[in-house]
Amino acid sequence: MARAKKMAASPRKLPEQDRSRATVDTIIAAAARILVRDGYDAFTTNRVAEKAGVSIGSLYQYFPNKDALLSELMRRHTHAIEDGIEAMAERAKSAPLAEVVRIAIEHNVRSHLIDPELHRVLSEVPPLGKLDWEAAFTERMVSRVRDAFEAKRAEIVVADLDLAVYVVTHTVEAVVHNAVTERLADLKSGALAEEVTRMLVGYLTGKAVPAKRPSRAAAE
Amino acid sequence: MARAKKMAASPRKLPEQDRSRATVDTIIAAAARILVRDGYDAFTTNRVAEKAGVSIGSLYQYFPNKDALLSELMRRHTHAIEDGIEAMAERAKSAPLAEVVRIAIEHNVRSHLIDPELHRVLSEVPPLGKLDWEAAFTERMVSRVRDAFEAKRAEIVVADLDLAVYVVTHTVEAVVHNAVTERLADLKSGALAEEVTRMLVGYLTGKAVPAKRPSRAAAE
DNA sequence: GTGTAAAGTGAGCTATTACTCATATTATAC
DNA sequence: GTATAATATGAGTAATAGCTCACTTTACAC
Repeated sequence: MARAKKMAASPRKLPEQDRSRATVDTIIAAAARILVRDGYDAFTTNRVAEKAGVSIGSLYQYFPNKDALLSELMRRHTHAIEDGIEAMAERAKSAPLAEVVRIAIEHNVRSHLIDPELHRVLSEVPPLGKLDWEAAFTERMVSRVRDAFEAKRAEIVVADLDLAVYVVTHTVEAVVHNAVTERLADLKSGALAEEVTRMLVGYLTGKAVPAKRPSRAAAE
Repeated sequence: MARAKKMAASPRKLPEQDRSRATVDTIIAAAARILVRDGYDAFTTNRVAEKAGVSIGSLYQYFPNKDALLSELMRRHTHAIEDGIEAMAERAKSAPLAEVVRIAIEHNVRSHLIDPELHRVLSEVPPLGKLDWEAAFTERMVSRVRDAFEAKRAEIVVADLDLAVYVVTHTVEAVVHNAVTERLADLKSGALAEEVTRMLVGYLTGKAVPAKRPSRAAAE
């Protein structure tokens, strides 16, 4: 079903009273719960309505179709994540290269630690093919990283700057993304960020970056 | 709808005559075509049978259920990929660290260049949650990389060897995987492998690795 | 209180799915 | 040729999906 990917027409009806706003929130919360706990297969509109304790009719009063529900869920999660990203980007502007890389990683880590399970499920949800959604973050990161790299061009030895940006952004994304399920401790302690920063800075500058003391945890 | 993941009981009937073996091949081919061209949503048993030009009855004569069909498709693709992997692993045994890394990348690149679209779709197919299938390759790569790293322990400055293996394998997988759609030229020319090798070796050894001439393409 | 619109209900429609089975066709064995 | 097993067929079934709509209940305006 939902073969022809109808896109999220705006809500059939905008909730006006507190009661209905609460209903919408309940529905969204139920949707998230089902996705996280039971996976996309179990994510049916009937089930969501049931779990939310409202009738399917109510659900379709605020969401024109299933995709719209998913969309709104993503929109809210995205919003939560991108909160504060501007400040970070600003901070990166006047920072040395190593710090730029560290900030990019830090931002990525933060993204993944806000409701990590939901984040993971959303990134694997079929209707958007994984391409549209997580790619949106990466894309934004890419352009910011590119700007930062151009400002520090002199320190970077990699000939093809686009390639450098590509390697850095995808490395960060993959390493962090998988760490949520495979190396959570290293993620939280900052050890992973430490390693990856060292690796990437070394790659970019062409100079060896001394490993910090392997002893106590790094910043953050 | 295939919620409770019944696993691939062996084919209901083993094809004995040439005619039926051809039927099976046709079905598998149609399955692959549909997956690649229309995505998993369109991958229904009825459609596969239709595209293959056989009746659904015939399909269910050789595949006990939908998952079994998918399984067999994966099995065949996997087989094509892992062909020759042993030789590579052997080659890595007596090679220097840089060469080990390069071989790991090379293997990964090869995996992704055999029917790349199919590879990508299979890695995103819902029933296996992406965890089971591609993870199988990565896992095998992980253990081989780990062995190789242990043999070269002296050259590696990273304190936590597991962490090093984790970073290297996931970096390789992500960078190569995405390059299929984003940087195919660099993938095929070897430029990407070049960059990533330099980065990873630098990371592992803690020493700067001079970039090769940015001019003509690298090995292979 | 009364009118009106917002909010909420849920049986049921339509479409589609994975899968079955009684039957027909083709090939091999002798 | 005839028997027997292999192969192929496709209308039909049960389940479940997304979604509708005629209707009831609740809240606000005056």
